[in-house]
Amino acid sequence: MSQKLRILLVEDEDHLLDAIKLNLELEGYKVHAVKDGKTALKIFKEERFNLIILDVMLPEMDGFQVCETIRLENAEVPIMFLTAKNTSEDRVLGLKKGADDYLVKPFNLEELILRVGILVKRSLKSDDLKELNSYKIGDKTIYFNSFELKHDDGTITPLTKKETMLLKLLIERKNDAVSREQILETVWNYDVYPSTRTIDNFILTFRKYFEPDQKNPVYFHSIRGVGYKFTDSH
Amino acid sequence: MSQKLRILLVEDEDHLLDAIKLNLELEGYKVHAVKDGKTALKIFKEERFNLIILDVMLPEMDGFQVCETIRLENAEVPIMFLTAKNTSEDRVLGLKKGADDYLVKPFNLEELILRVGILVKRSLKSDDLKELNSYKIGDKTIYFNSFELKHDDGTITPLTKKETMLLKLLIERKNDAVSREQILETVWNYDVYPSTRTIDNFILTFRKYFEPDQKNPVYFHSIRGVGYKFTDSH
DNA sequence: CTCCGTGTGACAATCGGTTGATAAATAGAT
DNA sequence: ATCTATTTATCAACCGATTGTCACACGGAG
Repeated sequence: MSQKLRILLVEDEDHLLDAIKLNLELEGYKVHAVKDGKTALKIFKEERFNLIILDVMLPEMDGFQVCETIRLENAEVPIMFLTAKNTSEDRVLGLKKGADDYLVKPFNLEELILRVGILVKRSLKSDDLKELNSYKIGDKTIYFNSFELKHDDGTITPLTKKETMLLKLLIERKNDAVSREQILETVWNYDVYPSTRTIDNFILTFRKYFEPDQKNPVYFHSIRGVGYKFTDSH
Repeated sequence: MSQKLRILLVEDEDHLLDAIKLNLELEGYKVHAVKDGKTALKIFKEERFNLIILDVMLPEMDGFQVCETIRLENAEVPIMFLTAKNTSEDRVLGLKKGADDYLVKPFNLEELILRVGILVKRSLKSDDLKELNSYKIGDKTIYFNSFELKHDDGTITPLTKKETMLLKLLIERKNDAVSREQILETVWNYDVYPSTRTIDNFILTFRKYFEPDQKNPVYFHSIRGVGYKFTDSH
């Protein structure tokens, strides 16, 4: 992996936090550890993670609330709960709130690591871009492998690398809103975060390519405060 | 859902097998139940499943072996173990063999159902996921991922980010009153607190969207002094 | 150096969300 | 029942952040 996988760890007991953090770091993860729910949400809004580990018992705002709030914005990121209570009602509640896994304290660190591995792997798989060679929008066809756009009259426009990647992302997530963060993450790869105006520019180009009426887009919709959505019936 | 989700259940205790099968079927899954590992592998080769549930203790060939064999040819399908032993070494072993989850007997059936739901979701295609991330109110359907509302005649209204979030929250807490404070905390994320009139406005638009008679709401009830409640039978 | 692909900054346009005023409804007090 | 206080319903107008658009700056590859 070219890039370290990122984990947000929320746990208020110092020694447990340290132990988990250390072990995950030894496994090669980049761990951002915080001690309460509000801070967790703040960090979550600013950065992206491959996994979130939440203690249920937290000062002020408990793990369930944090989970619920995160799920309102982001359905994707895997969430794992840690808790001392081993009642099944408690576990069920956690799972209902949108958790993907649940670990009861005291737990075996090796088990934690393994479960973390499973969850993270999952999020990677779905992030990967699938095999997709061409896609037809209106009377134009995109060829992802050769980076070009064929018009109905047979003429061909070359596409740049970033254009192609972004097109692929949006088309793969057809009919789903793709957030600006997801776009940056996928196309710009975590490290370089260009200004958000850059994305607009690409959308602008796409609209010029594909939209019959640029002012009333049919394919490339912007969703305020979220990102963009590509829509197509077929 | 376009197609029933398929589960392969391998369990040798009759009454447990029946109980699990029944409960999963009630949830709408198509369950293929077998009682030993060899049969399981045979069926697995012939058909495709969205999830495999394996008891560890099986006659002849144990669950670990079955899992290992399956993983040799198919890394994708989610596998869940059931076992009586609750030693962490045992759990770790299961996870190492390629399981995605692990449930210790005796377990709560609701927890099983929930975990099954989580695992199965992963094996789904985007079209089915779209169905999962939707909610039907009357003859209209909300799609949370695409931020849109589909009417019975097929026309589509776009939803804004906040509209979608608030709908999600109220629907999640279906039949429960959600206080204005909770709404503000969750949807407006602690930082900015607009006047409570803002919430009314959203409810107003929801009523316009969904209520046949706006003056006598069936779905979006206001609870004086508290907040709002979304009611729906299904 | 010169391209071409990208990123930036400025400005305009727009949309969503917020507010405040007013009407209507509700609950409690008399 | 009537009156009063408080909360909610409704609406139009406003404001500000986000997005659209474009011209230009930058910088690596050739």
